Amino acid sequence: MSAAAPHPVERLAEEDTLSLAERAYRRLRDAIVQGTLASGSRVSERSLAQALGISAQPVREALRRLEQDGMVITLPRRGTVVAEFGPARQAEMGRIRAALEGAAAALAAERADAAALAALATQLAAMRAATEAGRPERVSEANERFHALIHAATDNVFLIRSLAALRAYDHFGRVRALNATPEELPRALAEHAGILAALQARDPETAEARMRAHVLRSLEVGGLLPHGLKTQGLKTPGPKTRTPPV
Amino acid sequence: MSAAAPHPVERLAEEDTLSLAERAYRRLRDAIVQGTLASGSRVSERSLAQALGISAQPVREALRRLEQDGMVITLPRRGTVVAEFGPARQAEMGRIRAALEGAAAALAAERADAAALAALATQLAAMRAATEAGRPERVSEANERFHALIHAATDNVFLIRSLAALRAYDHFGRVRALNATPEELPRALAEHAGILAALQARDPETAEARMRAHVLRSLEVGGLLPHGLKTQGLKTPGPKTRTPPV
DNA sequence: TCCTGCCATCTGCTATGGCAGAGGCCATGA
DNA sequence: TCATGGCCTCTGCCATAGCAGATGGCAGGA
Repeated sequence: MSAAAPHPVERLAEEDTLSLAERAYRRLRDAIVQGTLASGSRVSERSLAQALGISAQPVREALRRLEQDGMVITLPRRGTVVAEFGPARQAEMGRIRAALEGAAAALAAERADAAALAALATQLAAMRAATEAGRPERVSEANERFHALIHAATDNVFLIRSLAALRAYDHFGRVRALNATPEELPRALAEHAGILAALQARDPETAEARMRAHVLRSLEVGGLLPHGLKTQGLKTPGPKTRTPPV
Repeated sequence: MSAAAPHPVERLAEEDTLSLAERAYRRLRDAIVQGTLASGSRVSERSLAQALGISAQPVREALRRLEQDGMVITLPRRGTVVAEFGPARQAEMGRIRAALEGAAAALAAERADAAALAALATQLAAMRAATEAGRPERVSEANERFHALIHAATDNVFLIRSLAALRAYDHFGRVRALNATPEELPRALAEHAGILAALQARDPETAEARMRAHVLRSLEVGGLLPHGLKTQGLKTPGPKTRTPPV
């Protein structure tokens, strides 16, 4: 169970100051999304506690959070098992994430302050540089940070926590999507630019529509959604609302 | 702290079989939304445990869930405080809920089976009967059940749990909205009928759009959103009123 | 008066132990 | 052979106790 933490943004917080429960949560979550803990595996508080070298109490707390995330299912007095984790599940979590990311973008468009917008611009520049340099892994990092900054700009704990959990689901799917085709990197970059422009323009509707379309399209590229699915439920950026360069 | 449970659907599960942590969670949540536990109140595991007559462990578990819901804020080793809970917060939670309810409706349109659709039709009939009889409280109950059935039809634990938490936020706001004007009851009924029709037609897009509009409009009636079109015309309350807790 | 360092006390956090429900196993009996 | 009931072990759940970080008050010294 030596799962390499796949979340660069969370790595910023030094491991030592985190509670045992938080560390157990991340390790278990990463193990699940990586497949180290296969679907259907029975996990008990005591066995995990022994494996992790800690007490059963923080393990229990971690399992409760994972249950809220839908990653494990626990039947009272009977046991806890890892939930099924196929592509279908990931696809549906991705669609939920698209809805929530859209809501986050709308809120961010209303209340992001100058500092937040500046930080977003910084990450966008980093993403552009990494794209031109042909460094997908750096693009991925900047991508995660860009979205995390938008979440933080909403100043809404529920959104931040929910989206963190949802993004954990297909983190590797996004990495795979960015490496799918050569034109994927510049396209993702352009979409980010369009989103930031909507945020700067204080346009919640456009920000939400663009963010939602961006997430859904990246899901398609990652192979989690059939191509050409309905993104037209929302108004997609038409020729009029074309994303201006930068 | 004798908070009357405002959630009729959750009342169905008998109190005795529930875990102490679950009961503590519901009691605290209801106390917060009712205002019995005012925003800014300091709540500690030990004091709440003594007040509830149980150990500190289940209380801690309840507080962790409330923290995920954004209802309390806990600073490590320092304390736990009830989060601010003004109309602005409720409005933003309502908008998030609109997005998630829309996603739930879309999923339900794809995978609701005949039994689920029949149950929805039953609740719709009950809502119609209660509307014609002029019984707002019964309309409210049928309303909650209708939405809960859609959530259940998604078969997605994350959605079900998240929406349960979000709906707790403005439960009383919805009750107030239903009693706002005489024409509100039949309008909500008509909207529900339209949503069910979209579900029966297996039309995710329409279901999502109608559900989203339905939630947003009910928020407006409840006074949580300014009247107007959708998310349009939202007055930005200024950049990020960050209030450092305590 | 102001600063400084100690200490009592609060908090969340973790470890440990035990309780009760839920199956599984196996001897017993028909 | 098959049903049955007692036991045994597993599980999640809860209570208790103690630890460590954070805070505030207060005495003592400049």
